Amino acid sequence: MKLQREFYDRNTLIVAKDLLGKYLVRNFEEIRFVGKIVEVEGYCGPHDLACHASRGKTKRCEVMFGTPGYAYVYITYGLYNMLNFVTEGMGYPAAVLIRALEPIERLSKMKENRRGDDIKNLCSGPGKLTQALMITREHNGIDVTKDEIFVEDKGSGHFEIVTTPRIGIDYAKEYKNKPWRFYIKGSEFISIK
DNA sequence: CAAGAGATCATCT
DNA sequence: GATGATCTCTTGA
Repeated sequence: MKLQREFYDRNTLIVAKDLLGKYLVRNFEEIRFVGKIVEVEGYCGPHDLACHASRGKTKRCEVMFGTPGYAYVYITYGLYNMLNFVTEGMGYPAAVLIRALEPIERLSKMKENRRGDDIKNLCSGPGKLTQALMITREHNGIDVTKDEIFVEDKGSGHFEIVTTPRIGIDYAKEYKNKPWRFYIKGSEFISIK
């Protein structure tokens, strides 16, 4: 069952936790990639100094200000694509960063896209999973309730959630310690423990 | 295995 | 002109 707009149109941290255990589907021509979401982070509105929108509405981050259920994809460090899903109401800039996936379908093609073929290293980081699934900033602003990229609820099994501060945002002052990163306890496929 | 540095450029000041 | 919501490779033990 594909997640609909209402799923994303809620508090960012709730959406973030709810995305754990769901299945990210990426269709590219005749290829269908599937990965289980095992790690996410929430970026929560204009006051969150780690959120791009905290510096106002710019061309890069304007998608975050729009309708929930759209993809916000941008490039960091000049070379890595980062995949986010826009959350909360129209006009409120917030999103969930997808940080890691457990590869489920089309591992062969993911390995071609990445270097090395250790399955634990295919999608275990935000820059890695976009490379494996061929997601680029061309996808910025696409509707993730459509067919190219979407999330499916296959009835996730039971798991525990681990909560930690977010990664790589030392500049965010008092926001750098907010416990807004979530991952599935015991997963072998997360970026760091 | 851990730590450190380099890659590399769009975006914002 | 500076700075990253990162990754990979190299080094050294």
